[in-house]
Amino acid sequence: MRSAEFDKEKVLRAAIAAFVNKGYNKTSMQDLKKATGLHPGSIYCAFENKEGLLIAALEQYNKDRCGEFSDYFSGEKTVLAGLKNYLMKTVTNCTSSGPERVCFSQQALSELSEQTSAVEAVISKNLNDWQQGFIWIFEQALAAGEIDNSRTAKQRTQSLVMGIYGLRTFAHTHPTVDVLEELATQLLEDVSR
Amino acid sequence: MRSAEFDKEKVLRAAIAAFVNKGYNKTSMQDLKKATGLHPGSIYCAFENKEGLLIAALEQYNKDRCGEFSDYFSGEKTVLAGLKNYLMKTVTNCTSSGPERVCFSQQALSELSEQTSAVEAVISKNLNDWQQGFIWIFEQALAAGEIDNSRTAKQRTQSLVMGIYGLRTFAHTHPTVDVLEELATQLLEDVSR
DNA sequence: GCTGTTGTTGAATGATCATTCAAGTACTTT
DNA sequence: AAAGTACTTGAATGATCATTCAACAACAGC
Repeated sequence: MRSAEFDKEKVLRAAIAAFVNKGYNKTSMQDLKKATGLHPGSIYCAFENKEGLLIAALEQYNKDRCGEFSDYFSGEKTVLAGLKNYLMKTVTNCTSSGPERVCFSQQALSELSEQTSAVEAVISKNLNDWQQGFIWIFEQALAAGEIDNSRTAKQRTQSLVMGIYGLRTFAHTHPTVDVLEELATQLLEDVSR
Repeated sequence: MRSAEFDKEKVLRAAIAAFVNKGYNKTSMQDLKKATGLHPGSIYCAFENKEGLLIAALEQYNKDRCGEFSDYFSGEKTVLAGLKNYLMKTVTNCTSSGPERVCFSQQALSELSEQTSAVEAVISKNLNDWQQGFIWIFEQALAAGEIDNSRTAKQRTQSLVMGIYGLRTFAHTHPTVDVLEELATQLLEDVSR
């Protein structure tokens, strides 16, 4: 038995960057070869086909995002302060020039929803995991008395998630830190009122 | 001189429906032929190329949306009531199965921003026209005393536009009228507070 | 160090794509 | 109704795409 010569996580992160830059449909196998350093045959051997690579990339992306989620909240006195961290980081991400300027899951949702069900399922799982994180966060805030129960944790989460979707889309037209920070601050206020 | 045999507006609306269903990149010339009833040669004669058709379609879409904008507000006692009309219509559009479930300008923004500048300019114009409409609306509301001046019309507009972007994206994962109506109602409240 | 197995390579394949253009067709003008 | 002009048609073109596969290379067990 001979082991594969490439680092799967590195390859997937490179693929994510390639997909994010051009969108899935516009990213050709040649682009992916250049980005990952893998030859077509190896990609097909490891991921079956382009869609398989997309699915694996989406799963890797979810793993990476879930892993860093708690970092925004640890070391903060209040839950809302952690949420502010998260939103401010989202703003700087949006104005970056690297692949982090786009949320891969959201981009895939916009480009590929109502197309192939296998991909849709993974996107759905990613976004659901993300929402669950926020629900837990708002439950913490409720328990700590930082917010009242005029709205449930789930309701607040849905408003927040909707707001972040909108923030990221808005950033495509207005990628300035000032405006985005103001919008993010307002969003935080609305969602925690 | 012989006049063209097709109705340009009808063709463009058919093209919009085709683009919206599959996304620009996935919509082939054959799809467009089927949707518009025009043969490739005619399309190229009238719009130069696929990108030219996209630009013309985006312009037609903007014209159509601008034309119906004031309808939501005329016949309403208050500006905020008109805004509620607009948002509720957006919700039903999102849950529809026809092409109106997607905002063509927003879809194009997500799929094509940072690609060709000619297309970007038209998308930018569309979204700007749309924002200007809301700015005017909020100025009316301010003058009528429906809202206070704790935030400017432009600030409120940016929050609203961001919220609508988010609402439409959220609808891709959760296309139920109940949830979307709740989110839209909350958005209206936040933006008019 | 030899052999079998498994990963890697990249040119070849066939499908699909946007685009073109020469032939055909219908309208307008006279 | 004849002639000219302009629009329509759809098969042909060349580029690009995802995918395959046979030759090649490297590792493991013996």
